[in-house]
Amino acid sequence: MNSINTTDQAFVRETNLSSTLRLIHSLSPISRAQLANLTGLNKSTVSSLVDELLQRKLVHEIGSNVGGAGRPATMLEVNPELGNIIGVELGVDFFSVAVTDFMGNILWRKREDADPNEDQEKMINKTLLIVKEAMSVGKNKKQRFLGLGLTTPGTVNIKDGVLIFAPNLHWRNVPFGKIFSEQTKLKVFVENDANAAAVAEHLFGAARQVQDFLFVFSGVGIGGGLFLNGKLYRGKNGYAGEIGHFPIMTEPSQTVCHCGNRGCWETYANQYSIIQRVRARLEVKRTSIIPKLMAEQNSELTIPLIKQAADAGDKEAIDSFAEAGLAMGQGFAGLINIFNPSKMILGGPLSIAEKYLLPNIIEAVKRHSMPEIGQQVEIVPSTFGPDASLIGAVAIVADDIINHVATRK
Amino acid sequence: MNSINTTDQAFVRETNLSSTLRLIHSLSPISRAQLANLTGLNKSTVSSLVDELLQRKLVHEIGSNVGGAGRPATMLEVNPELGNIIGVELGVDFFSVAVTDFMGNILWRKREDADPNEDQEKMINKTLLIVKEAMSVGKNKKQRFLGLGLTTPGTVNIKDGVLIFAPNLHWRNVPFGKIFSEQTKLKVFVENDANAAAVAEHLFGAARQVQDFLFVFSGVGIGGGLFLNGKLYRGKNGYAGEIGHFPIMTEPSQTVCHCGNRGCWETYANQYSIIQRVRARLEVKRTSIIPKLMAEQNSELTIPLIKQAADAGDKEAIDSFAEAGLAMGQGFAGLINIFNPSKMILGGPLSIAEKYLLPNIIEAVKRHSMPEIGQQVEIVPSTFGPDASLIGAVAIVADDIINHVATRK
DNA sequence: AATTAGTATGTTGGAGCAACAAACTAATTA
DNA sequence: TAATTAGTTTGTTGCTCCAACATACTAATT
Repeated sequence: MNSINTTDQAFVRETNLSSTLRLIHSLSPISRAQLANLTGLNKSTVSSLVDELLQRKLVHEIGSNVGGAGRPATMLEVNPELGNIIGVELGVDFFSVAVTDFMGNILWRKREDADPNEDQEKMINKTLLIVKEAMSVGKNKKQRFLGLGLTTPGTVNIKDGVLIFAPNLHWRNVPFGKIFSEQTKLKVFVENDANAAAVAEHLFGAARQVQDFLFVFSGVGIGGGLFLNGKLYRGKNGYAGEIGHFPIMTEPSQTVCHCGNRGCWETYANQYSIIQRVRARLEVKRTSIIPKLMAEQNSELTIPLIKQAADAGDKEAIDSFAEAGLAMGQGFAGLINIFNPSKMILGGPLSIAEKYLLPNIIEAVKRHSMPEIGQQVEIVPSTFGPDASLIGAVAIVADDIINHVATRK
Repeated sequence: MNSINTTDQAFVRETNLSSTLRLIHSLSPISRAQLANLTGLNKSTVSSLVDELLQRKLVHEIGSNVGGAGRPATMLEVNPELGNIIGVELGVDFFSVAVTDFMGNILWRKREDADPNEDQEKMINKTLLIVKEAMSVGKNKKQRFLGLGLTTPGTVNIKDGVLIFAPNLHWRNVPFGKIFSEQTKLKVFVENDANAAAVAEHLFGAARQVQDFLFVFSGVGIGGGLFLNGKLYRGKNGYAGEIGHFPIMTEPSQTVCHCGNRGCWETYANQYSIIQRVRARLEVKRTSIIPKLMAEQNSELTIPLIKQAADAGDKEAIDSFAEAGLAMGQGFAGLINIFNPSKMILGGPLSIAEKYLLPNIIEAVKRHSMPEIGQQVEIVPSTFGPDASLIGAVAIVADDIINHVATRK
């Protein structure tokens, strides 16, 4: 672990090239002069950097702009024909595959349900099939693929592309990187779902140009992507972000978390807690449309169904979300006190009920956070809602390309 | 806020110069060849960097080493005559001033009790008097002062050197930087106590070379210094680290935290909570030496007194510490899950009872943290114990000098 | 004691490459 | 035509790197 901080000229070039590409990516169309202004770099330096990006076909020139005095600027944008990216999200009971361009625009996507108890190899093979389908779709257009990103709930060794442990899937030591790169011949990136979602928001979504924010991924559990000082924070072993397991209650606490402890925050604020709240209400009070909806749709009690009831004005559904929102907000408040972030972004499956959760989260934050800190934070829903991790899978590929322009051939 | 990340050659030199000085500072005596190995820089580059440090008298050569084949190495160390640093800690009911050398060795120190209700101006003037005494002590030796650091519990605008708000002191908007630099003609740095203590551990103490650790400052409240990715994390406005106010209990919770909320973690784990635990025990069970000690010393019930009782084997004292240790450990576990740090460092006034608290903290961490993460962390007491913030005040000066060698005249 | 081999330290001078500065050309508007 | 803004060209400065070299020691042999 040679972590001593030294630098050389190559690093300077790399940094400036990345910053330039990142700006073109997020602010296109943009001119060389604007880039020079924004970066503070010399005009000639910007020209040299842009030249290199042009030569590598990462960006291209589009027509000049009009209006205003002076010579019109030549505008630049990321080359739309640069190539596409494949994103794969492995959820607990589904998997999704998407093809996007370099800007994160979805060109093709497919989602399949999966049985969490199914054999690991089978599930991986199913996923591989869809990935190959995705790759063959645009084949006639001779499209190039820039890489494949894969996200999964659990701890990941991103260097080797190995899933270390996914508690909800009961998977351990799965070498996704090796498997998928052998089968697709693409460069493969593996990342934790919440981390990837945070990168997606930073690159394409609600956290562009934001240096310090937390992505709270709420679903079966609650995970966090910690974006601090302008980059993802992973901790000593890459396990950072397990924000769901802050023990907020000692004894007596009924619910045992899947981590084995009692009193974890996520047991009060995950999707199951909402289902439990609804169940408890239905037992004592029957004036709800939820049983009817369940019968009509021959469905279990799920978050989408509860959301549907809430949309129809069902008080029990709305109140259950409100209660859960307050519990979520309690944890948000604690995190806000710890991190003093610019933004908190709520994403994951639960974010479909954002409309009912967020006001209560904000209310609880107001109540439980320190005023100077709590007033500074913006609490917003994810730009990509339940797709945050899927877009995240794409984003980690795009982010790597931007960060390593200089060294990629 | 032009936070676009660009670089130039001057930055390269600055970075490499700082890294070199930092290594000499923390690993002296050290040779050029060792520096080249550690940094990965070319031997000639290291020679050039060391030359510059030698010219500026920041480091100097000491005799060659002996033994082993090959040419003996010329060893380097920080110039002990470089100058001294003044550290000032403003506590809630005391203030301390220290003079140290550049390595953090204390050369002179003085502590005075203070009345927290006293007039702000009076307290500042008292402190200034002691600072001037400190400066005059070694005057005959013509010692130079490199700067003055001041730490205080509360939120600080470090750029302007202004204390924004210290809840325990009830102070707001105190321009310490201006006041102390006018009176001493020194460069003044103001910092939150926990943050400064973290820097001290990184520079002089238990966290040398550690990239990711948390300093937990436990006393009247619980504050945290978050050292992440190799540097202090301050958040959007510099308020990050308020780890004491994670709401771990909602209702019903008896104790109101000074932040106004109920259920904050620190109300279960600060020094007052221990005193409360002892009181409760004494009410029901009288077989303790604590009342006798209080009478003998004509003292209130204080942490040092309880610690004294524990040292004498008093079960009530020991059990009270154990209980508090478990409550502290609960919060530690949550933080460990969030940050996946290499180390957790316990400091502040409560750390004098480290012997009784740490085993229980470790026990609670084992119980409440996720195994993969909890097993990775080392939980240790501060190298400087209750002086962590005072040494921290010194450390922020030394750290600034190291970080800005290239640009300081 | 003298010689020779081997090894590691540290310096020197040149190459390569980064951003920068200043002077230029280019394209537009008023 | 003058003013303005965009972008390029040419030359400078300053950084790390590299390879060759000088230095200073230890170890083994004569």
